[in-house]
Amino acid sequence: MPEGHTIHRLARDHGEWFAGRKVHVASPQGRFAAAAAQLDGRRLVATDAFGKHLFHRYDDGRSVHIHLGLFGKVFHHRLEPRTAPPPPRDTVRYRVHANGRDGGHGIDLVGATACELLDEPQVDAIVARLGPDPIRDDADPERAWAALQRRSVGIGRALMDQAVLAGVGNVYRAEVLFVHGLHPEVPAREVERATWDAMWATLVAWLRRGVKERRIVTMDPKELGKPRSRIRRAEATYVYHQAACRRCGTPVRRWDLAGRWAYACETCQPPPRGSRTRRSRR
DNA sequence: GTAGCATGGTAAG
DNA sequence: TTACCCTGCTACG
Repeated sequence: MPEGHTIHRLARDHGEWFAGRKVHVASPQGRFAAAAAQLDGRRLVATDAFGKHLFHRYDDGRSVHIHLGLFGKVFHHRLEPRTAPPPPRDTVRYRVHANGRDGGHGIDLVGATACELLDEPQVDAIVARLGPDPIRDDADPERAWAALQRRSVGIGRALMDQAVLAGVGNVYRAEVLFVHGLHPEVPAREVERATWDAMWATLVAWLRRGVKERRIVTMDPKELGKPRSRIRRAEATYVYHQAACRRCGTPVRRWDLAGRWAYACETCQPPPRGSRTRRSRR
């Protein structure tokens, strides 16, 4: 499930399995077949992630650009030494595998919004329109702050705007706003600098941990009274997908915010004066 | 078996 | 703001 942590995890895994190796590339589903034919047998040089965008860089200087969208998935299969990969399901748009004496790995990309072969300027253009990515060491939080000042929308929308910062999705948005006591409708420009700095720090910590743990856990284990490893998915968040605030018990309000569900505990996150939160449903 | 949902994003109006 | 793209999985009968 793709927020930034998922994509960085894929980049890391794929780098480990394929970087520096000649790979087999195919497109059983067909839509990426022409590109796959050009890449098959080439060396995959490196993998990289910016926000929710994943890149496989090949030795001809071009890159496969992948964006999972809402329901893209990457399946992984381990390969016994010198065996062929299993037959793919017919929806696999991009298959990569590499095998040898010591065995290997294969991946199947399915349902992605974007899977395209790009040259370097095209890759640069995509990266250039993204805000800083809290997972990356080279991220400049100052750029995110500056972008925030130029937004005339609520902080809830601004956080999902990948040009402000890259990698945050609906879960991290709901949760980081909760933890910092901010209602999604608070104007982005009215968020205090100190609050924003603290939010950035939270996101850096959460996203990086998400890469490691391969899942989103925003609930503090101490607050839950059990070790992090035993936290189940349903209890990993404070307000996201929750009926009631896991801190104070107030019913969680859920409403449509630009086509996505927003979640808030309006006790812990007081709505700004005059905000008109549409009535929550279900 | 199948409706409904999902952690996104873009282009058109 | 709306329409549309992409598919797997779960919760129900």
